[in-house]
Amino acid sequence: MTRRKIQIKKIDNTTARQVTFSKRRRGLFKKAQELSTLCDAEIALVVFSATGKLFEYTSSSVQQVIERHGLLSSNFDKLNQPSLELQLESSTSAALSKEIAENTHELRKLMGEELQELNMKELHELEKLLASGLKRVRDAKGSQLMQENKRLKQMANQQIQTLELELEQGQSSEPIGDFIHSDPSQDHDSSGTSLKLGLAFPNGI
Amino acid sequence: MTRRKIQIKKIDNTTARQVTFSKRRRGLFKKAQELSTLCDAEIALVVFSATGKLFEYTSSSVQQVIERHGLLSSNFDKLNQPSLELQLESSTSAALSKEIAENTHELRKLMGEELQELNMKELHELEKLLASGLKRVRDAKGSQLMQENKRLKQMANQQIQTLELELEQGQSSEPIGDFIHSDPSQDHDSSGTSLKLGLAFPNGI
DNA sequence: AAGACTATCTATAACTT
DNA sequence: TAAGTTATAGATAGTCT
Repeated sequence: MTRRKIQIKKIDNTTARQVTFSKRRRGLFKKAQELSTLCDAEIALVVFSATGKLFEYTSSSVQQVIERHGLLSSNFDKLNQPSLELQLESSTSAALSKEIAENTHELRKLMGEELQELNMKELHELEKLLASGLKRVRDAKGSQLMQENKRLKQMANQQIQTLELELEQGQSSEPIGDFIHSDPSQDHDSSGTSLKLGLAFPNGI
Repeated sequence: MTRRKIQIKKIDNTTARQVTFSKRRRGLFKKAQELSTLCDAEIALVVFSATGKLFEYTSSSVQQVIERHGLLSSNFDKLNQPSLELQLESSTSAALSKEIAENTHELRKLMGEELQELNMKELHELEKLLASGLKRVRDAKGSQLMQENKRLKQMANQQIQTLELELEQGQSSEPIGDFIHSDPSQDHDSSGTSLKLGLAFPNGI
């Protein structure tokens, strides 16, 4: 790219490879953040060096979702309790909610205090499972659920309004903020969907 | 960047923004794959457009790990059965294996047949949980477990050799291939670790 | 070996069709 | 409106320190 054009193949010299890795990694992350800013895109970028070092970039809303997850766990638990009258209309959905609640509880426990005791094999398996699961969730979001998006958004909106009402009357400790910006002018969606990662539910609910 | 320098802030004009998104996204993905090739790095890149469209790039070995996960589930189950004599030496570790096996079974079931029935709220929560979990797993790998890496690799290597032996004598249906390339010349690790995503266990075990 | 330099290559904003 | 062109900004390989 500069003093001389190079072939895109693994750099043999270890030192040169590490130098190039640092330079290009910085460039890649900059490009990612520019794209995110310029085009309002959500971006997650994970880079493992050949030595196993981890570098991450995530656009702000994704970042916030991840960082705030701890804070939101309690709210999530509340959401899955029938006492808040937030069950979904279909009965199978309610059963699923329960199943997810139980499962996430187990998984959270597993990944908390006991994570330090996991050995390499187990960690590796868990990571693959999570990566695979995340992919499947995203694929499902992108394909099967697109058609249901609008209807579900409205449904969720109603649920949130109910929740907000209850929180105002009760144990509210975190500001709720805006929920969905349903400004029609924002909705120039040529692909037929308006699904957004980390934005459709800015409260993480 | 070209005919005129631009400010890095959201592009107002919708059409211009979409054009820029396409061009820069292509550029970003190209840079990612060049970095991966030149420096032997593992890269995962996920981009959501403002309209919710999903674009992904993952370097080959990460890709393979994800794609092959279905094939490997059965092997994973075997690995977690005491009958194969693959328990870890510490008893707490063995208990954890069991817990993980149970939990992953539930999670897999949950994400399988029933995924299509999840509504937006549930999908969203699941995605956040998985993203958060993946992050924590990776963080743990990068920090706490680095020191144990070499020892555990050797331990796992022994376990795999036992497994290979048993598979050869029994119900082997998938070729196993090489396990760990322990060629010392590959080990120029200046940061004190040789942890690799998707490469330490090329069979996905 | 970590940073600064700079000549050159690449990416791309604005233009054109 | 999408695809192609081009002039320029930005990234970076090799070099020097």
